[in-house]
Amino acid sequence: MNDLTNTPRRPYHRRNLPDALRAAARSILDEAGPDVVGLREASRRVGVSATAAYRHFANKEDLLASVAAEGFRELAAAMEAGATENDPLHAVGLAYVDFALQKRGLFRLMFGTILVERAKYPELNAAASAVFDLLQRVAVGADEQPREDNSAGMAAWGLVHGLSSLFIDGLVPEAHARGLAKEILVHTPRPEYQPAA
Amino acid sequence: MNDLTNTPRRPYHRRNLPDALRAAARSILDEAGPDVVGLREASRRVGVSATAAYRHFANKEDLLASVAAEGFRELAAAMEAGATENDPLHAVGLAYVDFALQKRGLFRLMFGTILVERAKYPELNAAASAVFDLLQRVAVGADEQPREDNSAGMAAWGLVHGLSSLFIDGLVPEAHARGLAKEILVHTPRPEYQPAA
DNA sequence: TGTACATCAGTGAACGCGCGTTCACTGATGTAC
DNA sequence: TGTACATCAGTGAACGCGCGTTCACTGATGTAC
Repeated sequence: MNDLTNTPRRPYHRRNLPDALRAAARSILDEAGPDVVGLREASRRVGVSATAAYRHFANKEDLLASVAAEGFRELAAAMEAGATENDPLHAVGLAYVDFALQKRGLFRLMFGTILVERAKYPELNAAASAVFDLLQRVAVGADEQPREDNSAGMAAWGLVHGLSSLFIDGLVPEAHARGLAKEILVHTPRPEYQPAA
Repeated sequence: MNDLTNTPRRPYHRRNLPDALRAAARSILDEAGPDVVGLREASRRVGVSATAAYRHFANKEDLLASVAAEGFRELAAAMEAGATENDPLHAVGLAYVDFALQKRGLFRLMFGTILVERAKYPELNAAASAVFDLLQRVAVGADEQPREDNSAGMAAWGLVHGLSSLFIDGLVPEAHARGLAKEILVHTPRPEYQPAA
């Protein structure tokens, strides 16, 4: 009786099913947690049959790996924005913690055990390495020679990653999360600055 | 024909089924990961029917919470041992990382998302708090007044927890794990020592 | 010291559930002529 | 510009699986008398 008659409610062919499935997986991740995410639930949310995903992804892990890689790229972008500020280590670290707090489901997928065969997905490894490289660059300092060992970057990564994990996993009351992270990051000296003792 | 005839292979009553189930859950955790751990598989390993566990635990989460609490107590004990050494922050931190590397499945249960309703288990919260308190005490330093805010302890916790997580989740090659952790912990000054700049 | 009986600790069948994946299929699209 | 046909992107039924949990039960244990 109205124009809905001419509008197919469920077009047989989607415009971009892979993206829609990734987006659905992310919303599941944020709402229901890593245990619930999967092919059937994602397809259901998109409004597509349970097996449609197999036209675009080899299997469940393949979809999740692609979601995780997307997450690492977004994390790197958020950190990149902080890298040009006055106190870059502070800004970049806070960007990391904020990312975890805001996209906790995605963060858990990126770093957790849901993905078993991480090594099988080069795109994923590359995106994760980019995050570490950025941290390493900021932690060592732009003015200095890049050093052989990467303990400065690892210390920075460890700190921000640990704070993020403790916050989102509920070990620390979430109300304090951001303020505490900020305070700690401002007071954290670069390893080079440490006193001789 | 031999003495086996007189030895009941499957005694009807166990000596200590709760402990046996906890132990089984831990071995599953370490061998197969958090997704596999559960009442059925634990019962199977102990050699008991799938429902026997319900005589001792309210449900699956109840068993896992009790395993996690056990883990926190062991972690605190391992750290306690390091607290009396020359450089206590270093020793305690390394004990934390070593615990994670050696009992990774347990560590994941203690800190991860497997336990959804952590707040429901006071024993678990108490055991986890003890770990943080110890870290806070060591990070602030025995000679100083305990301070109002706990950012020094949180910084220490964040660092060791983040390093542990990155190692066991495979973001950093495991071969480097312990050496890197050691180097970072030795070079990490207490926040109080930081220069004015 | 022996016995009746309450209680405790296990059994095994059954339930409903949701999952990943396979299969043969059909509807939609694009391209060669 | 039209049409035949290959290819692509979906469908829906079905599979086997393992899980947590319930239920009515039985075997083992301990205690009051």
